[in-house]
Amino acid sequence: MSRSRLKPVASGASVTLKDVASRAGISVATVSHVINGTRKVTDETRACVFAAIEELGYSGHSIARSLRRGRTAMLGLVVSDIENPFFTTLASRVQRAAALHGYQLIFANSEERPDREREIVEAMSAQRVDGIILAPVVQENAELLSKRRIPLTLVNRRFPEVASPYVVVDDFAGASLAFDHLWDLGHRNIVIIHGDEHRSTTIERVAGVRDSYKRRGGPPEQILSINAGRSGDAGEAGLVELLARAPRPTAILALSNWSLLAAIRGLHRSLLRCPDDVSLVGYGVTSPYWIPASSISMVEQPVTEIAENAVKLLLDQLANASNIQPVVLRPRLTVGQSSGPVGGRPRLPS
Amino acid sequence: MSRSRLKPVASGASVTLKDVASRAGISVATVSHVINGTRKVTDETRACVFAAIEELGYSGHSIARSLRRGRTAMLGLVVSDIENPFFTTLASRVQRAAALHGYQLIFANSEERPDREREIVEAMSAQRVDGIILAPVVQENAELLSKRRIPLTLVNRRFPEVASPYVVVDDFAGASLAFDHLWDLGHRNIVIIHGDEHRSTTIERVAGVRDSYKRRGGPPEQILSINAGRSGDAGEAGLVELLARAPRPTAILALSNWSLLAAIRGLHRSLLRCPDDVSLVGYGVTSPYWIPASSISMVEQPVTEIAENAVKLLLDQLANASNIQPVVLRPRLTVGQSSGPVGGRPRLPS
DNA sequence: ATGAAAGCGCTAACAT
DNA sequence: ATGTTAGCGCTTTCAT
Repeated sequence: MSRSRLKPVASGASVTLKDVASRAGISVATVSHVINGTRKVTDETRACVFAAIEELGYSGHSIARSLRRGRTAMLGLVVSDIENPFFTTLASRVQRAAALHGYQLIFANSEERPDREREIVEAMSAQRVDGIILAPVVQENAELLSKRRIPLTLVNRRFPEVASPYVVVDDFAGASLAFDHLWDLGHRNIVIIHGDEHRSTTIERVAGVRDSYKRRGGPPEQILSINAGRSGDAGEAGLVELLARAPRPTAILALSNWSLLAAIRGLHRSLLRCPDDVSLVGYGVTSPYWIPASSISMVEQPVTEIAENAVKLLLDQLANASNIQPVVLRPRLTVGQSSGPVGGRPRLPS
Repeated sequence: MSRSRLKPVASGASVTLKDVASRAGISVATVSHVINGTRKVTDETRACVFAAIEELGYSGHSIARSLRRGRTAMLGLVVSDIENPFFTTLASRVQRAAALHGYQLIFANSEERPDREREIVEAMSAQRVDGIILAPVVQENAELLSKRRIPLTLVNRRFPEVASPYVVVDDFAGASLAFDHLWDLGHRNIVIIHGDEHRSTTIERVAGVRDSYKRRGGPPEQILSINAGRSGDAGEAGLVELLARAPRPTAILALSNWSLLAAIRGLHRSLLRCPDDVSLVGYGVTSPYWIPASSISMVEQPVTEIAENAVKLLLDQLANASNIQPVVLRPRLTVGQSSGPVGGRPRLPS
């Protein structure tokens, strides 16, 4: 009957429930119930317990609790590029929403790499997070989670073959919105700058523009478009070149955060200002550190709504709710100071 | 001798080590050793184990492992404002450094709020992360961790009373560097824009500028300085006003990310360009989504170095290394295209 | 109103 | 080279 044969690690001076119990002179069961408020106890006992907790500096052990309860109260968030302000803001909002429901957030950055995403997904799965919000890079990792029955919500991108609920933005509609705004201001010679042509978001947005153009009676093949390129430099250079042509385009539609940055740089290099010389409309997210709200006309991705819906869809799965529907959000156009009527007021001399 | 009396939760179809063992027809011990590579086993057994793992879709259970091993292989990172590009980049780099050493990262945003920071610190402590990297808001939470003997590294800010190692940047030296650069280009009428005057970083940076100015023989009280304000609007407006004065300042030194944004907006509104009309030097961090490297002359905070050093200091503590020294990094000045000699080439007509 | 004790899934000491 | 089993700290059933 050998006791204490093992001692896995030097457990430091870690204070356990048992310590608290013996200090308070009662059983661990009661202490546990006091902490969780899961049973009626006399005020005296409760006071005793709290005193002991205070005295010993007890701080709980959620690992042990998780093992016993079979749930960790942790959610995972996987983004594909944390330096992109869209995902930065998303991370911030998801964390807030999760905390509101008593969940901790584990967060990881796949850096757009399928192998990295695979590792992350495996790690979170082993970590037994209660659910995962994934901005997916490739389909197979989403499928893996889906197959393992781990509650999953996809954001930003989705796969028809994966049955998990998703939260996406109607990029087609958003881009149309932006284009219509410029068209209504009288612009007919519009340049669009967009990101990677293989991304579904880019494809949707460009399609939205084309559709809008066609509805307005313009021949879509006339649309001038530039790929911002991996570094954005291609977009900047291309724009400078296009803006030097006659007739000069009267408006620019930048279809992603990155494209918008390239556009701003290109305009600056071309010594042109908005909206006096050229109108500019962006697509993406505003942030105090990035594009302050309303300084630029933007189709804004409703990040907070995305975050809240994603968390909600996850919690619904955890609650075994039936009839869980994906969410398609409509972006809003916020008219700022960068767009105006074609041939607006002439540039003032400095 | 009642077996299986309890069944805490519907454990789903969760596959355990035991399942793998019985499927492979061997003991759990061997399976565990195969997975961890902690014991010699025959190739045949190993193959058997992997086959069973594959077949059942076993994915480990790091909660159970953590409980047993007494370590979680998780590090915590607490930043004070995730939307600030400095912290965004830091988070990204810390995660990369942690992953390199086999650690997962839990991340949280204190939003500059002491109460939020307290909650986070408590949660991470209960979560039994192996160590915490903290960009602190208030001293007491750092002290709490320190008292609980949880390995801790402070970044960005430090407290003389807290003994934990820290990684900071020499802001005094960095600001001097920036000022000297402008002075050497011939600028004598320099405006500085800075952030919250209560922050130690702001205080250090402003002091660095003053010191540099004094060494060069200028009377420090002559320095024009503007507080960018909570929203940055104050900085923008103040700058526009100052730039309208005669003689016009020939250079702007923006001492924080936020100030730099205000400066760029103010310059744009004043129809002035860099470096033709005014030279501009920033202080902070570059990012593809924010300020592309070398487009603006910047004193760059060495974020990657901060991240790597912070992780290293944490791992040193975990390894019970002796003689752990805090790290003070020196920022670098990267001369970009926004600063030039005073009275540089005149503005080209557009 | 309180306690005793099983056992969550794993690792590792102690067997063989 | 492989197996048996205690026990990590907690929750919760069952008993008092």
